[in-house]
Amino acid sequence: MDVTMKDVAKLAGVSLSTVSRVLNDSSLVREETAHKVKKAVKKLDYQINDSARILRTNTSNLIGVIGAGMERPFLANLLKGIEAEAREKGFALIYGDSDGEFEKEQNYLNIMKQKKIDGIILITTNYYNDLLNIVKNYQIPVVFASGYISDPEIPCVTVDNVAAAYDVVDYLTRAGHKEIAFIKGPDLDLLASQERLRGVKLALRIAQLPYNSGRFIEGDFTFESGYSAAEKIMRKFPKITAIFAFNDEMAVGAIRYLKENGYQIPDDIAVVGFDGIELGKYTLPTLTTIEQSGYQLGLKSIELLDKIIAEEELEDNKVFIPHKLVVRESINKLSAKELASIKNKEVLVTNN
Amino acid sequence: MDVTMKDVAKLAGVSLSTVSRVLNDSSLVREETAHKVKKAVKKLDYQINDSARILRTNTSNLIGVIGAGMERPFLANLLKGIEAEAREKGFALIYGDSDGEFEKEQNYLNIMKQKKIDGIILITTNYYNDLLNIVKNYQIPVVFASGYISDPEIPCVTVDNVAAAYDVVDYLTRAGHKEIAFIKGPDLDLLASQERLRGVKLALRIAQLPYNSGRFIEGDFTFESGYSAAEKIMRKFPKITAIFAFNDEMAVGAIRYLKENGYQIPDDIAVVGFDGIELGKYTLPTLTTIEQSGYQLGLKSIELLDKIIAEEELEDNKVFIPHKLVVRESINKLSAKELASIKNKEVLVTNN
DNA sequence: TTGTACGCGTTATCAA
DNA sequence: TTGATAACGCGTACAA
Repeated sequence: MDVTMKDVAKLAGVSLSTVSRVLNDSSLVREETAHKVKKAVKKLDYQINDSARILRTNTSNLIGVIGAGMERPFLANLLKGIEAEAREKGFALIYGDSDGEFEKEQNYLNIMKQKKIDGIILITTNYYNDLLNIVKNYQIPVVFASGYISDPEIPCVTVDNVAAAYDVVDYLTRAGHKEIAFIKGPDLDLLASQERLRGVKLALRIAQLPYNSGRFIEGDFTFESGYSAAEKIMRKFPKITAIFAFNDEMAVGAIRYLKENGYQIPDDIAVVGFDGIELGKYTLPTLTTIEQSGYQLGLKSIELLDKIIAEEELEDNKVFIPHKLVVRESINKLSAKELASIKNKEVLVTNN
Repeated sequence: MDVTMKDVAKLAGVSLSTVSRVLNDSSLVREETAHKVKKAVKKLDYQINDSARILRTNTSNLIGVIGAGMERPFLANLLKGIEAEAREKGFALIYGDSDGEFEKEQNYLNIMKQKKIDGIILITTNYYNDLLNIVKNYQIPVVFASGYISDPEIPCVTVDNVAAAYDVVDYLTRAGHKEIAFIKGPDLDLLASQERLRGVKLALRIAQLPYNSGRFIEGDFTFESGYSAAEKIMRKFPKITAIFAFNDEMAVGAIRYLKENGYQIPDDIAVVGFDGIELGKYTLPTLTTIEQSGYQLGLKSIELLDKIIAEEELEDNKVFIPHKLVVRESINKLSAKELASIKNKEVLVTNN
């Protein structure tokens, strides 16, 4: 059996309660006594039994994370940010992948509830409405970290997908592109994808370009799907001059297809991605994209969740992380003059 | 307060122990009684209190994972494999990132011990010797999943890095490359990197080529480090005809540098990576690499750990996952004849 | 086949 | 400033 507080108490010659007080930094204990106890703790290499403490206090310092497709670079960084900030705030992480299946999500939700998690971060989104009901019912503090949730009660952290997608199309149209095709996400999937779609539509309307649903090819955020989407696009719409993929991996897949088939990028076809993953700086051509930080997203999610757990007053339960359009080699730059007309929107232009 | 067994017992009109028996599928309970209890459980939406159960049974169905750099594609897939198989086997995951720092590793080890994890998977390796001592001392079942641990007591799952690296250099030398440079991992880092180094040395010796430590440039597994390593290499060793990077990201970074500076790949410089991440199929040229499955690695790790936890007899506590040399566009292929001479080593040659 | 009673290791309450 | 004792919710030996 492991060392318990009892052993520590005996060795230090004090009572259980005193040991407990020392361990919890209670002020009502004489320094001398505290010292004795600490010595005993060290000597026995005592480790607290978390289960007993949780049983008694009903708080676990555990945060649950349910995600899907977390192997994607952007989301892997999100997880990293979550982990780092959670550790910082004294939480441990219990992590489950739902594969985007509602049943698995429910399942993990149950497991996590049984473990008395203090809060939960949801990165999976397919069935977020159903999920929300369960979570609300469970009364566990929750933060969504993969899109804007309109329900005013639900806290979420996200990039402004609508604005970001708008920026992309705005830039492209100002650069003279009139025939643009899009590689979107699975219809059932990420909220983010739907929001990006909204941003695109908005920008098209403002540029007085027609909206043609046929030009939105569905991908699943993988390289492979970007590759085959590009193939479909070029076959169906040979007059296309630009492709906007809703994430960087699909954009890279599309670039591979285009170059393989003799298209010059950006001169024949301009390509834009979304997310700003590291890879985009090392492709040839380098990738124009919307840069957002997954790490930041994770960090902010924990920050928000922590406040909710601590029942602090929130300024706002909808948090946006910054994004920038980073213009690299995969599209032609706007001239300084053209650029000036949108300068106010803080579009970053760089070769980096 | 949450629903407890007491509430269930009351509603079902039975005793606490009966409820417990039903929940644990004990056979000593009449079907009729069990049915009543199950109905009550469902009606109250009863969830077991895990802390209480762990406190009582001292087993948590929790597996700890301590890793570093898990945002890298290969390791992200490893984590995915771990998660999937752990769920399959009824374990939940508690995950911590050590950033490769010993202090954080210790810290997580303590936290996990307090949570009474049933076993632990270590993917971080810098200080594995020190870690091993702690883990041994803690008496927690452990599996290493990032390299071969020579200590016969320590179970590990890994690709055969020595053989894989050997295969790469063997192929290159047979293809006529005599001037090869290498981008290795940080000296302090991954065991895997050190093992790959051994494989390289072995192959050089057998090919009767000189070993020149200056030709091993240190990277840190990022695109960026591959890029700058390639720059150093071409500056210092202009006669180089091949570069072998110890992971795919560095290889892609190197390719970017080379193409940016007018080198033809593979004709001027051949490039080989390691890991077989998805991206390698979509670069231009596509990347020759050692393909190993991070997902498999994770899966096998949990499989092994599960057996250890269940105290099953092990066939072997050192498990190797398969690897293949996948020859793509970034190097020139061997002729059929040349190939035949190494056919016995099951080198896969493909364009895929 | 079911119920009673105790203990797991901690924290909280109360009294000293 | 400290100690005794009762809970927290569950599993299990034992009795019925």
